[in-house]
Amino acid sequence: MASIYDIAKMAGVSVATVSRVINGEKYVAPETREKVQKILRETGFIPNANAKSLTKKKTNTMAVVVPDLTNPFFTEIIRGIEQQAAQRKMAVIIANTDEDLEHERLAIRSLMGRRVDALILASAARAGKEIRSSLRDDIPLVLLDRKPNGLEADLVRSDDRGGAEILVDYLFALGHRRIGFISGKAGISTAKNRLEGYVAALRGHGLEPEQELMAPGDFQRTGGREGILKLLALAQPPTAVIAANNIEAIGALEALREKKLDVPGDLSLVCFDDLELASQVYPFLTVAAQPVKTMGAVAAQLALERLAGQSSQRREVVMRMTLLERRSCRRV
Amino acid sequence: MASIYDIAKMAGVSVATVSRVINGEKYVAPETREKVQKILRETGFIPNANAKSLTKKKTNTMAVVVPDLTNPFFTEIIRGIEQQAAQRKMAVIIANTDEDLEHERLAIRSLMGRRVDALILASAARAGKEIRSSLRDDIPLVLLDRKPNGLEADLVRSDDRGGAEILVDYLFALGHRRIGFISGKAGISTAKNRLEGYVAALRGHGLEPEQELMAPGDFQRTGGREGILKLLALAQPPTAVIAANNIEAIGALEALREKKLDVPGDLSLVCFDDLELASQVYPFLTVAAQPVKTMGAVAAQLALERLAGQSSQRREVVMRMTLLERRSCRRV
DNA sequence: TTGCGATGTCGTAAATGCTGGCCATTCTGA
DNA sequence: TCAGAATGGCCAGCATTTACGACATCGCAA
Repeated sequence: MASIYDIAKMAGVSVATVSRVINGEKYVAPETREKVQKILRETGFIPNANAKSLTKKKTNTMAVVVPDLTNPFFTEIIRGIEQQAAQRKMAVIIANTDEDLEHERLAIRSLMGRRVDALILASAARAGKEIRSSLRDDIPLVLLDRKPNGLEADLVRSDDRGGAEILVDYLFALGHRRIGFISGKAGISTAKNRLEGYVAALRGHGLEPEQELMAPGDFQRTGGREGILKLLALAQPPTAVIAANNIEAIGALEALREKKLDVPGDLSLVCFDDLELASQVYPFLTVAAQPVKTMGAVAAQLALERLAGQSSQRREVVMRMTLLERRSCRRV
Repeated sequence: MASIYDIAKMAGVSVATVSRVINGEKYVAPETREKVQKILRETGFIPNANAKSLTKKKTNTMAVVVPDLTNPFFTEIIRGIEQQAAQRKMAVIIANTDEDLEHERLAIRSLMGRRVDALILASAARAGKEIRSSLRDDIPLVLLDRKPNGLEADLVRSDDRGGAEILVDYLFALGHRRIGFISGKAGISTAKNRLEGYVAALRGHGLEPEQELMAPGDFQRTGGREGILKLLALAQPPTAVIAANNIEAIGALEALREKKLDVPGDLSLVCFDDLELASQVYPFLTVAAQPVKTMGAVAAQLALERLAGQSSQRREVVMRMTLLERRSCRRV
C-alpha cells in the first residue's frame, strides 16, 4: 500500500503537507492543496486508520456486542445506534457472541485491542467479574438490556418487571389462573427481573406462584422448546404461558406444533420483545414490546456523552413496555 | 493506556521479551516468562492491535458488508462467515448499509482504512465503478449474493434463474396463468436474474410475459407495498405474485392486509429467500430458499483462500434453490 | 523607505506501540 | 574445548500526526 510518504514524494511536498491536505487543515496554499489532491485522487490513496489512531489515541469507532444477531430485537437496536453514530461520523463495529461467554470475552478483548472509543454491551455474563478482566477499565461503557452483577456502568434497559405485570394482568383478565413462565438465561438480570415481575404480579392478583410453573430457559430456541414441554408434562399444566423473550416463544411454538397443539386453542402464549418482521407477516403473538430503536439511540447517546467526558455519575434509562395484543391468547 | 514499554520496565526486561511472551514465542526462559506473565495479568494489559497491524501488515480481520442487517437472510449468512473465521482465529467486522450506495462507500472506505485483510460484500451498487474507487484494488474480495456490473471478483450466489423457474413452475402447476412479479432493486444482478428467470419460465410454459405484470421494487418493504398495489390496480390483476425477496413479500403482505385481501384466498404469494424465525412462528409463505449458512461459510472460505494467495483465477459458486411449500398459495 | 510584528506556508523530526532481524552473551553436552 | 542452542537486548521500521522552527509576505507606522 502506498503511504503518505509516497504521496508526498509524488507531489513534491512533505508528509506534513499531505497530512494537512487530507485532514483539511489550514495553512496550505491553494495551489499546493490542489496539486496534492490531484495525486490523492489519481492514486486512490486511503490513509491507514490504524497508524492514525496510534498517534491520535482515538479511533472514532464505537463497538456493539450483542448475544444474538439473528434476534430482531438486537438488530433493530443496532440500527438505532448506527444512526446516532453516523451523525457524529463515527463508525460502528458489531460483534456477535451467540450468547456464549467465551465468545464474548474474545470479542471484547479484540475490540479493546483495537482501542474502540466506546463499547455498548448486551452481555451474556451473569457477573461483572466474568468479563471485567477483558475490559479496559477506562472505556466508556454502556450496558444494554442486561446488567451483569457488580458491573457499574451506564445502563439502558426496559422495565422488565412492569412488562411482566402487563402480561400477567392481561392473561389474568382473560381468566387464566394457571400461568406458566419460561424463564430467560439463568443469572441474566433481564431474565431475573422478568421472573420477579411475574411472581409479583401473580401475588398482586392473589395467586400463589408455584415453582413447577416456572421452567428454566436460556433466551434461545431450545430453551423455549424444553420449557414448554416441561410445563405441558405437568399433572396440571398451565392454560397460558409467558416466554421470557421472543426467541423462546418461537421455540415453544415449534414444540407445540410438533405436538399438534393449537395456540391459542389449547394454550395461550405471550412473550417479551416483539418480532419485527415476523409480526408483519402474521400478527400472531401477543407481546410486551420495547421501543427498540429508541433504546439503541439512547445507548449511543450515553456512550457519546461519556466519551465527551460529560457527567461522571452512573445513569440508568428505563424504557416502558407496551402490550401489543394480537391473537395468541384466548379467554378461558 | 499502558504500553509494552511500561510492562517491560515493570518486569525489568526489554520490550522484545515482553513481545515474545505475549505472542508465545520460543526463546524465553520459563522464569522470565512467568515473571512477565504475572505483570501482564496484574495490569490487565491488552496490546494495541493497531500498532501491531502496522508492523505485521495484516489485521487478522475480515469484513462483511451487507445491505440490510434486519434481513434474516443476511444475518444467517453472517453467522456462517463468523464460524469459519473463528476457526482461523480471525475477527469479523460487520457493516450495514441500509441498501444505500453512499453508506456503502463510506463503510468500505472505513474498512479499507482499517486495512482489513479481506472483504465479503453484498453490494448495493449496480456497477463496479460506483464503488471501485473506495476499494483497495489488491484486497481479497468476495462478492455475495450480488454482482455489480464489471466488478471482477470471486462470487457466491444462488441460482436465481433456477429459483424463479421453480416458483413459476409451482404456480403454473396450481393453475395460475396470470403471474405477477415484484422486482428487486433495479440494476442489482440478483434482481435482474430473478426477473429474467421469471420471464424465461413463463415462456417455457407458453405464456407471454406482460410488462404490466412486472412491478418495480427495491428489496425493501416499501417496494413490496407499492409493487403489490400496482399489480392489484391492473384492469386484469394477477392471481399469483412472486416477490423478489422475503422483505418485499412482507411489505406486500402488509398492504394486502390493509386492503382486507386474503392470502391465499384472494391472491397467491410466494417469494425468494426464507424468513428463518418468522417461518417458525407461522409456516406461511411458500418460498424459494437458499442454503444460507453454507453460503456464508463458502464466502469466508473463498476469502481465506484468496488471502492465502492460492488460486488466482476468479471463482463463482452457485447454490441451488429449494422450494419450501407452505400455505400462501391456492389452486385455481 | 525602512522596520517589524503578524500571518501564512511548509518541512524536519519526534512520538505513537509494536515486531523482528541481528547480535552478544550464557549455557549445555559431547 | 567448542559447536550449537537458548536467551534477551538494541534498534530500525511500520504510517501517521504534530510541535517547532524557518522563511516569505504583507500591512502599516515611523
